[in-house]
Amino acid sequence: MTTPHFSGVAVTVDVVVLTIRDDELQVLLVERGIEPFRGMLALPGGFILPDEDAEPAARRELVEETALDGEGLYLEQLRTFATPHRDPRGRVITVAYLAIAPDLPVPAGGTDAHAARWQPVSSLLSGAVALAFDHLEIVEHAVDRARSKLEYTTLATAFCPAVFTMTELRRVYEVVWGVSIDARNFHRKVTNADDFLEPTGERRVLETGRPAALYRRGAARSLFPPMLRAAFPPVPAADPRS
Amino acid sequence: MTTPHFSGVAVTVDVVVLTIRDDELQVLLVERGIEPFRGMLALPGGFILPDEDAEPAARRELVEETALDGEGLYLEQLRTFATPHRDPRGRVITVAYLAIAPDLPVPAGGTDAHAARWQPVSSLLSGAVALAFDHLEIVEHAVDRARSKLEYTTLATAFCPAVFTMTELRRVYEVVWGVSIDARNFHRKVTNADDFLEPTGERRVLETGRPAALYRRGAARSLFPPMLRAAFPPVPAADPRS
DNA sequence: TCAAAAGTGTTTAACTTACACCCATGT
DNA sequence: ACATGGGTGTAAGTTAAACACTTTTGA
Repeated sequence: MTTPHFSGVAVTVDVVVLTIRDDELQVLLVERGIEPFRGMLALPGGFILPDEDAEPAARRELVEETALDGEGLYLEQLRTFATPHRDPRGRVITVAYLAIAPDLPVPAGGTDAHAARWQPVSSLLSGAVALAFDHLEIVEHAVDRARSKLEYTTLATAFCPAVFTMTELRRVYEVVWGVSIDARNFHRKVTNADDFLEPTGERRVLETGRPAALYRRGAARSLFPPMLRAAFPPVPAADPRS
Repeated sequence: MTTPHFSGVAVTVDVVVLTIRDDELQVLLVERGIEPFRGMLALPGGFILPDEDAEPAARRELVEETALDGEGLYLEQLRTFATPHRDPRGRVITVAYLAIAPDLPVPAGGTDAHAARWQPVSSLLSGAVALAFDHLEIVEHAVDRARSKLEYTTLATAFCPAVFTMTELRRVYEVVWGVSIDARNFHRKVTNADDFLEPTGERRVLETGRPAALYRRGAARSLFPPMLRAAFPPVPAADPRS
């Protein structure tokens, strides 16, 4: 008790990177090249270096394993998982991070990057795709956290590129929560919230329809009044016709 | 990269126990008996055992160091602090926990319990009382978390004993947020929220005034609609007269 | 009968919701 | 002209804030 127990414990970081692709919430995974769980999908992550803080370690592992740069990437600590036998190799404690990225095309192709790929979150929660270690539990925590923080913070903008339209922002809420939101009331609500959005003055011309105003993230980090999930109807099931 | 780095890192837990005493938010501290920071105040905590999960370790250290039993104690993981030189003895990473207790008289007297004592949070934030290691930063995070969670969860009941009055519950919000709340609207709001409170049917007779109805915690963990801090006026400065 | 604290009812203002309607562009 | 998506106005409904008032106790 008088001296630290430097007794056979290792500390890792694991990162849950969420994004929206193809109108779905997706998470960035890597294929494990070594035992244990060789060939299975896992969260990007690795050991903290002897003189490194946890957050820089998370950013470093992300670059090394997925070639996803921290450029404009939102990153926050999620929680630490320390269940005794969560890693068959021994006592390994992991500090999990939640990251949120705009829909950047990750070099999922032939580069190194341990075969990094985007995977729909729904395919993990349904059990259709299995994850190594306790990484499914970590993803569940990350998704819960993201869903909560959309309510009281301006986190939704982290899913958008530096400049985005009102509809892109609204789709973030709709996809992450699985709800449908009235575009007109949404517009009023977010433009009324102080410093949530900053108009660029520019407009984006789409294939069809009236050009949409473009916005940047504002300075606010908390959102008042909050956007409450419970106020929106769940999205209707996809129509099997057409 | 193929084998865990079991390289000289130690993992501890530290616990921020908050309570309300004398109409003030207070935190449970112990006096350090050994170097480093001998004689200074610190959070209760210690090393995780080789085959122990983090949360049981937090409960165990609390019992060992402060004789505060986990009986009815709310406990949740706060976050992990891994700044390289936060402990002068070497690489020590700590998993911090937030606990909330009703106003239990802790055996702060002659027992072992490393001279555990309650300390007003304000005396720490003002710098009047110093803490060992980075424990001030940990307390700040804990207080922020508690203040936030009062808004969207039923956490406030964790500050109250098993059976409590409406006024005791309201004082939790007022003290933790430093606001003043209309007793009548508060009453209506919390009794309307589903499963926040469960009436016992009993009443408590005070020294003066009409007896207050007694309540128990209900089953709900989230609070809807939320109780928003921003909606309440800050408490006026104490009146120097009288 | 008074003081003090608990609890109810009512008015008024603020906010949300739903939706009719208008705007700006490409084809 | 019309289809498509962007954006504004507004009326109805809902919620919350302020506070007068009643209830129940001890002194």
